[in-house]
Amino acid sequence: MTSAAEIPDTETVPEEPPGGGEPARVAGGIPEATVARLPVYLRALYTLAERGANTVSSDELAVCAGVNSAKLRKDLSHLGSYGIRGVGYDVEYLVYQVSRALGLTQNWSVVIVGAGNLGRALANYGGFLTRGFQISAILDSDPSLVGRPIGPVTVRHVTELESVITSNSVAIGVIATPAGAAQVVCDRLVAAGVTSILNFAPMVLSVPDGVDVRKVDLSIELQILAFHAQRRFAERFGQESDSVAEA
Amino acid sequence: MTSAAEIPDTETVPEEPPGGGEPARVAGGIPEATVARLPVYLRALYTLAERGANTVSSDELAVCAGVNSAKLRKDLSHLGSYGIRGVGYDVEYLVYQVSRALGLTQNWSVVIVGAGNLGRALANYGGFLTRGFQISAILDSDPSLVGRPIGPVTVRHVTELESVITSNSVAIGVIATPAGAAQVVCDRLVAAGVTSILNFAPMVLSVPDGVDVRKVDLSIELQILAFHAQRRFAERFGQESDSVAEA
DNA sequence: GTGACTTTGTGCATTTGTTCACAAACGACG
DNA sequence: CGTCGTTTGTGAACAAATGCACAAAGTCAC
Ligand SMILES: NC(=O)c1ccc[n+]([C@@H]2O[C@H](COP(=O)([O-])OP(=O)(O)OC[C@H]3O[C@@H](n4cnc5c(N)ncnc54)[C@H](O)[C@@H]3O)[C@@H](O)[C@H]2O)c1
Ligand SMILES: NC(=O)c1ccc[n+]([C@@H]2O[C@H](COP(=O)([O-])OP(=O)(O)OC[C@H]3O[C@@H](n4cnc5c(N)ncnc54)[C@H](O)[C@@H]3O)[C@@H](O)[C@H]2O)c1
Repeated sequence: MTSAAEIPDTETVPEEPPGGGEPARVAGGIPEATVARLPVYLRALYTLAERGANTVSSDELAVCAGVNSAKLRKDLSHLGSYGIRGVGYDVEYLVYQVSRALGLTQNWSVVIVGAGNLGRALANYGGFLTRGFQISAILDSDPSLVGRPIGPVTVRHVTELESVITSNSVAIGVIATPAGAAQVVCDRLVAAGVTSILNFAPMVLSVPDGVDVRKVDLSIELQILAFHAQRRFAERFGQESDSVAEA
Repeated sequence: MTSAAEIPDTETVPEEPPGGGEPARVAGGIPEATVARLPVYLRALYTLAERGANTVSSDELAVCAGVNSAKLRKDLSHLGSYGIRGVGYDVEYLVYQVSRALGLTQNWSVVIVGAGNLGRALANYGGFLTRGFQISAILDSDPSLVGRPIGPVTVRHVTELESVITSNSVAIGVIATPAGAAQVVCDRLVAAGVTSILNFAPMVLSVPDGVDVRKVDLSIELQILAFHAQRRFAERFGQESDSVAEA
């Protein structure tokens, strides 16, 4: 879920000549909802590839990814026409195409700010380094943490933020500081040229146009679960939601 | 383009009596998209309350929450009519109403399975205990971790899963094991009666109807950021999407 | 009490996303 | 080469979410 800006962002949204009655085409050509699912497909494809599959039908892949197969086909159709009718998709080729669409054919450099419990867990985590992402630094303001090795890097002091970013052409900043420090850190990241930020601090960051913020918020997830759990619970006790409450 | 995808990860199928013409009404009476934002409003309200605000207008609150004010009003209108025209909303009262809608007036018991880097960070994290959620146990299969104190609890062996759940009437299970173990753990949670699961393992869990799974997936977030970053990058270099988009 | 001003709540048009269902495209096979 | 079964890609219907714009409902000053 993302908080920041759902601002249509008028920068260079070229007036596509009405290429048809297409409803969902966004500037980049791929609807947001589709973009959010591509990584899931990609993971499913890797799993299938490891299992030795050469081709896969939309039905199979849909099951692996946990979605409707029509949705899957429509999603993939936004990347191009890479399937073979009567056969399915070539797994390896589709991996390549999805990766390319997501921008994973290049390597992305990631800097983590905040080497607390969470920041350390992230830096230790090998799982997302595997493809396309590389942790180039982890920073903290606590001098006692500086120099400590974590995963592939060593903690550096947060004063080095700007130099770390420019010298590594960091593309993605991860904020794992307490909420109180998050906006300041964010501002510094942006000032240093970072335009993609993943925020773990439980607060709404404000950023200028052109900067992309996504957030991961544990509390929110739990609260959403609680809502549904409560609803199931109430239903079970005959708390019939009588009419469709028209208020 | 700043993007914001609010991806409903829910896998439950809300049973609805063929309600009728209303567009967005879901069974509980509150649209999914609204439910996902209520926690954000709630946090903003707490911040305002701490700051001493007695009332707040939809415009102010919208700014704090990072959303459009019309959206905010429509969201809140699903809970009831709790504003005062010409004045705004009473902060304290709205906190109560939102909390109640989310099911936070009762306490939820949480069990974490997997006491690795992530599980430990979660258990140490005080932030989401504050309101409504309480960690009742953390479990692991590694005997060398058993007995180790983490945050408010002590690691217990995963064989105790069923007893921990029933004796604490655990409502929410958090999976922080490697992907390979996630489905097995999930099945055991479900068998023990858990119907709300938060999954950190990078894989699609399959669960029976009536069980609600949400996932938190770092890789996916990074990949979505990469997509947008790539697009911004390509735009800046006049890489006209023409050839890419059609084809 | 009256009028000016503020802010909510919502009808409605628009946009975005999902699902169905089927023609067209393809391989296989005789 | 033609026929058959399979699977894609997509038009079209449907559903959900968004954002505008404004009437209704309130406060406040006097
Ligand atoms: N741990 C979790 O499971 C969890 C879950 C959800 C959200 N979060 C959020 O993630 C963030 C980090 O959580 P945590 O558990 O790692 O906290 P933590 O207190 O363990 O770590 C925070 C770290 O940030 C450093 N820091 C503080 N100010 C800084 C600054 N200006 N620049 C650089 N570093 C700075 C601190 O020195 C500390 O090492 C918090 O905002 C928390 O609310 C954590
Ligand atoms: N650490 C991160 O930043 C991060 C980020 C994204 C996703 N994840 C995912 O979260 C999960 C946990 O990550 P981690 O870094 O804590 O891994 P980890 O290896 O540090 O910890 C995993 C723990 O699970 C335990 N475990 C294994 N099988 C078990 C079972 N059947 N029952 C109970 N416990 C079992 C292991 O003993 C270990 O302690 C992984 O799936 C990982 O992919 C982690």
